[in-house]
Amino acid sequence: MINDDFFNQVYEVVKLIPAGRITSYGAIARYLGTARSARMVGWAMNSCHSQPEYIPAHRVVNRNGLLTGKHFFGGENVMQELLESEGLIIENDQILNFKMRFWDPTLELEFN
DNA sequence: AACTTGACGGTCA
DNA sequence: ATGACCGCCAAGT
Repeated sequence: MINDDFFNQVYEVVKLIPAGRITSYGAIARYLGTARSARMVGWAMNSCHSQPEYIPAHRVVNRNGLLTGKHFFGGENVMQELLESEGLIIENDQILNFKMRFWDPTLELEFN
């Protein structure tokens, strides 16, 4: 496990998200500890562009399955196209079958 | 130093 | 089901 910064931990989890799956900011926050709120995860993602590694931030959406951060991808539908290219279906900025495609780190990683 | 904002989430009306 | 409010913690102004 990489235990440098909270930001780095967030990035690690995000990078572990399999293609075609998505998770929520709150799920990541909970996995790292409820002490840090979901807002911090969002704030961490805000700095993901400064990371040397590629962070699949498009696989992280809010708990509603809404592509809230699409505006941060340079385009209006870039995030959607990225997700759709991975097999997901987005309609009206919302991921269909979100619950089914949801990838919870606390469940998938659990004790890894 | 104080106030506002934000890629959120849960609860209450 | 929709909308408003509050809690969360950090950064920018």
